[in-house]
This record gives sequence, structure tokens and C-alpha cells, in this order.
Amino acid sequence: MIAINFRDSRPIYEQVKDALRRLIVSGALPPDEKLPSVRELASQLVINPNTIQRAYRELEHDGYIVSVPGKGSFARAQSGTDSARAKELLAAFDDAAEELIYLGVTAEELKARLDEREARHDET
Amino acid sequence: MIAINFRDSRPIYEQVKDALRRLIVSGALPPDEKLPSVRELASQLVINPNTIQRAYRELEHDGYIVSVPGKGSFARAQSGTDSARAKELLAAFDDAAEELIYLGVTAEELKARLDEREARHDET
DNA sequence: CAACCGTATTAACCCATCTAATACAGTTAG
DNA sequence: CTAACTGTATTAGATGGGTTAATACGGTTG
Repeated sequence: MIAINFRDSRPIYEQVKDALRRLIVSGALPPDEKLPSVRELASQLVINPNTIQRAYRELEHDGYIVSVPGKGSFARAQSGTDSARAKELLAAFDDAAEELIYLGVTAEELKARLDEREARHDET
Repeated sequence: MIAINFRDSRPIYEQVKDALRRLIVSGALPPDEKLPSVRELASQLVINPNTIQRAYRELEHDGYIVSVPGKGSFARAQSGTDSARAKELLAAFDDAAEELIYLGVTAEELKARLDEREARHDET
């Protein structure tokens, strides 16, 4: 379900956050879908439960999941557009686009890429 | 010229690398333009020269600048498309686009954004 | 009641980052 | 030629975030 790169300089809990957020955002984890339990995912990835707990806590804080003691953690329906997050993402989008164009990728190619995504998204 | 965020969890030398790479990639630092010296930039940002040196060393390794003992460090003309870097950037581009669309931004808006960049780039 | 859930807390360790101090060789202007 | 710059290298030390470990408590469920 998730792959951790231990060589990566990025903290494990950040990698877990990103991987789960991605699964939710892509629709792979639909709203109300149950996530693996803290202990289960920890043993699966061979890392400490505290690390997973931190990832879950922050994902809940950011509105991507909901955790209920005794029951589990669940993917959440789209939260009202987090403008801070959107700003961050737009900056990342721009930076990537700028350097890609510098490296020779055309804007047309990037647009085509956006179309592909949309097509894939619509058929779901 | 560069702004460092000391609260940011990202290492200073990474922030410096990104800022400089961005200046080069955007054309703000044209090829052969001289960069601030290691010591100068260090005192300007109030950080240790070793930290700047590390950023410069890695930027040179990645082909973005050239350093010459006794002379200085200089922006470099576009290096042959680094395919690993391009792959990385395309992944970042896709991830940002996916989550932005999830948050309600339309593909059309993103395309328009690419056009703006192109227009700005052409007039330079 | 047993076996799961999420959650909290404390202590300890490790390692990347950053700083500090110093040194050496190449370049360049006065 | 020398002083003042460059980049570069090395060693040592302090700091802090990330991670682990162990343990505990309350809610849920069959």
C-alpha cells in the first residue's frame, strides 16, 4: 500500500503523510474508507507505531482523515479548499513547470499531461 | 537576493540550492554571471560559510554552476537535460496538479497558468 | 472478557545539520 | 610583491529533530 524510502532525507512520517494524502486525493481511498490501524501499518512498514501515529494525527489536523478511538481512522470527503495548502501547491506547480520548460519540455507537453489526468479522472 | 527561512524544516543548504537554481533557471542569473562569493553570501545570510560551500559544491555537481578557485563561482549555460531531474520534476508537477484538481482548481486554470509563464518567458 | 481500536507520555538514542576555527593554493589589483 | 580576495579542505563540537522503546488508559466490538 505504501512504500517508505529509508535513504530519503525526508522524515518517515512525512513520507507516510504524503503517500496517504495521495491515495485519498487520487480517489484510491474513497471517503469513509478505513485506513490500516496505527499498529498494523507500523508493523507492516517495520517502523514504530509512534511514527505512524504522528502521520495520522497531522493528516487529521489537515482534514484528510478522521480518527475515532476504538474504531479506526477513515478517509474523509474533500474538506473545504484549504487555501494555504492550495497556495503551496500552486507554488510547487509553478516551480516545476518553470524548470521543466528550462530543461526543454514544452508548455504543450505539460498541457497534454493535464489533459491525460483529466481523462483518467473522468472515467472514474 | 536570497531569503532563508530558519523555521523551515528543510536544511539551509537545500534552501540555498533551490533559490540559486531557481535564479539560474528563470534567467535572473544568466550564464557566466558571477555568483556572490562563498564568504560574502554567508555573511549576508548570517550563516556559516561551510553551509554555503556545501550548496555550491552540490550545485556544481548538478551542473548548474562552475566554481574556479581564486576566481569565483559562475552560472552555467543549460546543461544537457538531466533526465533524472526531469523525471523528478514531472512527478512533482503531476502530484501538484492532482491535488490542486482535487481541491477544486480546474485543469483550464492550470493551463492558463502555463500560458502566462510562456508569455512572460517569450518577452524576455 | 478478550482483542482490537486511537491516544498519551516518558526516556533514550542516533544522526544530519550547522557552527567554529584554521589552513592552503590560485587569482588579481595596487 | 604583497595584500586581499577567491574556492576548498579538515577537524571538532553543539544542537535538535526524528525515531525507537516501553507502558498505560479508555473506547469499541464480538
